[in-house]
Amino acid sequence: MDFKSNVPIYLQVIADLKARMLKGEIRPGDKLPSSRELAVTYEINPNTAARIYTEMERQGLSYTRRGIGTFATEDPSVLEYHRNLELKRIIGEFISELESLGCRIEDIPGLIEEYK
Amino acid sequence: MDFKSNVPIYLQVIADLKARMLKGEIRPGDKLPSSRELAVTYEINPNTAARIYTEMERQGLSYTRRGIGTFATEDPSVLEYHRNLELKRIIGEFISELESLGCRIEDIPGLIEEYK
Amino acid sequence: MDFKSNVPIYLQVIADLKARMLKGEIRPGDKLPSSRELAVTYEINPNTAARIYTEMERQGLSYTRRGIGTFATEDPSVLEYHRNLELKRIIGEFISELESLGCRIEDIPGLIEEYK
Amino acid sequence: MDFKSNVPIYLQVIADLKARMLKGEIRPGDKLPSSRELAVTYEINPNTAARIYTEMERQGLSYTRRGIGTFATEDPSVLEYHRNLELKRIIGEFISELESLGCRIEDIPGLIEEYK
DNA sequence: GTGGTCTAGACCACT
DNA sequence: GTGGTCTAGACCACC
Repeated sequence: MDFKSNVPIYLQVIADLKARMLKGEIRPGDKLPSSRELAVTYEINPNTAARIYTEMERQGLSYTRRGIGTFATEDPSVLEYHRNLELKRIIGEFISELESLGCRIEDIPGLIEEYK
Repeated sequence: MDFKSNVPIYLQVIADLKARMLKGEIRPGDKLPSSRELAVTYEINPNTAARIYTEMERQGLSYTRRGIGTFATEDPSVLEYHRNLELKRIIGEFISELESLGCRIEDIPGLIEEYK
Repeated sequence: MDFKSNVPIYLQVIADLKARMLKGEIRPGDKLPSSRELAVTYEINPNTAARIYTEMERQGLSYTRRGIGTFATEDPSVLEYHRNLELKRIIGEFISELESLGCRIEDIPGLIEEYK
Repeated sequence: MDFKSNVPIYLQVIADLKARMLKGEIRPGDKLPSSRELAVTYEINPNTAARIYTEMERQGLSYTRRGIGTFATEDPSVLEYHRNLELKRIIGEFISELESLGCRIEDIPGLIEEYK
């Protein structure tokens, strides 16, 4: 995690967990670390750790069983849904940012080759 | 301008002015609107307008003559420099975000076609 | 702080903090007072206090962790760099001002002795 | 003149005229250019040119004969007085700025040798 | 008229 | 509680 970044830490951690779920490193239904463990491993404030699961749950990425723990969603389509949503957002922002610099969609492959 | 966006207004306006400079709509050395005019046309507070020119000057995009006004930089290379820097940043972020979703560089053209 | 000076207050405070960092009174990584504390101790507006940290961060003298606070830079070389830059500026201006009064570099020690 | 500098233009011009008086390029009692000429040669606003002589007169560096023009002061001691005043100011500021960077008066000769 | 600075007070997201 | 942003309105020096 980059503590100096302007991206909120809780979003950085969620992105990390989400990426691991997409990679299959975390599988549907797997138990996620407790928020206290999260706080320790990511070296973040317990409040922040708690917020992470609140937010993930809100997004349907995880669910909680009281007294037992938090688990990765068992519904793979939720993941797929999020993935598509993000793709759309990322690509949309990418294109509009490029256009504001005067680039055209056709130029993209060349630009990526040049600037990657 | 999107006043509800998470992107600060002053950055939105700067991006707008920068884009117009890249397009050649604003030319090197051109007088920019006074901060008070800026406040009126963009419907923002004079204070925020002032901040815009402070920040643009810091980035070398404009310079100020006291009591006269603010002018677009006369050095086109500054613009080019900013353009390249931004391109690199945008493309870099784009690729790393895609990779965190499990996409590969080779997939990009297809993805853009699909999600644009 | 001299509120009547032509030097803006926020620059005076920055100079003060910078000097304390150079003296070692504030050490690399130390937490700096919150902008609200700064406002109280220097008897300035919270807004002005915020500006101080914005500017210091821009100069690489401090960094910010959202929701936590502002910290003195952990990289002592930044400080050294600023010190050298300032020294060069101060001495350069000093010499050119003296020369415009018809003094020579050789005269400086005598002048300082005489006018200090 | 440096139009981008933060130093007011009228002060830059005054400094220039003063320096030429100290060098003897302009002699006591010499006619100074009319404010219109000043405006043309220095490429400044007529208002600014007028202000220059107002200010110089206030400082005793010049005097005006209505309908004839503005002249350099005939009293060399005024110049000497200004020179000493400036020297004191310059050296005072120099020393206090150096001290705020943790330098001592004894270090000055070495510093000048190093950074000039 | 122009930009530069400051006060005053508010709202927001993040920790 | 912390910084980041914004509005509102004021004063100043400069051109």
